[in-house]
Amino acid sequence: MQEVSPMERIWTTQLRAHVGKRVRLAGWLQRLRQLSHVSFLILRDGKGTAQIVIEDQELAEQLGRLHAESVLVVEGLAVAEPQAPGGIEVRQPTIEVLSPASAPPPFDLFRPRIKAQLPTILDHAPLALRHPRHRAIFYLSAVSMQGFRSTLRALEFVEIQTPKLVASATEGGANVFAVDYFGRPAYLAQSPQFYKQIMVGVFERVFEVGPVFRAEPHDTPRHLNEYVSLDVELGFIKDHTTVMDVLAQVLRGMLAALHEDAGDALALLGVKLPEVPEKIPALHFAEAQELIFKQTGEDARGEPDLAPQHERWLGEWALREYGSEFLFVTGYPMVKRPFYTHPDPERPKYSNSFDLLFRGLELVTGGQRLHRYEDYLAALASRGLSPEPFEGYLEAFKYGMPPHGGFAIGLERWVARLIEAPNIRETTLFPRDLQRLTP
RNA sequence: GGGCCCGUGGUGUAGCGGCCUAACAUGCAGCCCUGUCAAGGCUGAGAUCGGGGGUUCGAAUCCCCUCGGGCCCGCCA
Repeated sequence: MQEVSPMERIWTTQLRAHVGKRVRLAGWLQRLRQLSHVSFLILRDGKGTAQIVIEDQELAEQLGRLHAESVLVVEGLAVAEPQAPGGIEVRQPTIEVLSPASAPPPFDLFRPRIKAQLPTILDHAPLALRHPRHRAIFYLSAVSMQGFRSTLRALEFVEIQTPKLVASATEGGANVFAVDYFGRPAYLAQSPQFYKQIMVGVFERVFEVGPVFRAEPHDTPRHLNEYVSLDVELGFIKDHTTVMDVLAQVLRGMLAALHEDAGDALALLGVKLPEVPEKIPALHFAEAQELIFKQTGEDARGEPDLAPQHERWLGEWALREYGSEFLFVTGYPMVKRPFYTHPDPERPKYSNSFDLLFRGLELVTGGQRLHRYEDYLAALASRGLSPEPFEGYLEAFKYGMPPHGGFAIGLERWVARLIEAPNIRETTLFPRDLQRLTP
């Protein structure tokens, strides 16, 4: 092991373009397979892996003393070799140890899957995330966000960032994290809802990618206390159906980005992407309840919301009837929706809102909002809420707001349903839940 | 918040009253093997069975408490 000369470092994924040349790679010692006269070192960098052939006995012994995950710089000759994984390997290497690992990893990163239970994996997230499979999951998140942004930019939406420290609990009060703000009470924002609506008065079309915080003590495989919300809000809409059309376009854009930029990650995870149909099937809430009653005999009519098993059933139904993995449920009862929700002018007990079910799970909530100042005052009053804490928000409506609406996609849920992960924590880098605040 | 279940070497599991001075796989250490690719072979170290109390001649195995974790439901993205 010696100093290697300065030379531009390439990614392992670029090896093919350098066959016949000397190259410089850098990364982590994923695995060393020692045979009697030759050893194979699998080097992993931020994108892929490369096989390094060690024929120097002394070098092999030195490498053998390193723990897995030690950081190396390798310089050697890129050679096309049919026997090598991927058809290319690096020979005659000189190797510099940039940073030796100080202990063996608690689980094997060189296997196709980490063989440990989810809590163990989460406890060791800084290490587990290095595994190519786990890394691929978060690459899907990254490309999904990129597709979200590029689609909306193309539709002339403007990206905003709104405060996460807020003075009042946004959606009615319950389940927010309280923090001490210079001796005054403040809260972690449970949604950018108010600010994105306000910003419709500025840009007409806005979106935000950011964290939201929910202090709900739920303990399920599909809930987190902090998650990433992909928020959209737009003005001059006809009603919630305009918003649904934008959502369908956004989903198509996200999927297109995944097709285009995440092929390797999708292949590694064995994911088959869904298709957004020309027209996503839509069912009114009341019709959905009738359908469930008629076909399953379970009578949930009169319930203000759908139970998870009914959402799953509706998901299967949409796949059967329409070949669609997406299903809109529209017109949720006003009683279940926040005060800013716009009622259905024809049936005021129901709202101009929707949920989008993806593979049987609620992925998106959205709808039309109230836009007249007087309607807000009345909505707050009818719920026994005082307008004072909402003053800044209400100012937007006092000075004229167009009919508008929007939606929010849960990023971790989106990826979880894409890869069909049984637990949302698998698609969250460092999950925050009832028990988990570290790492 | 309600219900159900689990806690055994680093990791994943088996054992569920005496044959357990705890087994298997993998990792780890050492030796061997000219091409591996979840490499292979041999040898070895490593857990007093989450913690505490109890029942019993005898407990990883049964009971109680406690701590930690999982699933379902509620609620939501």
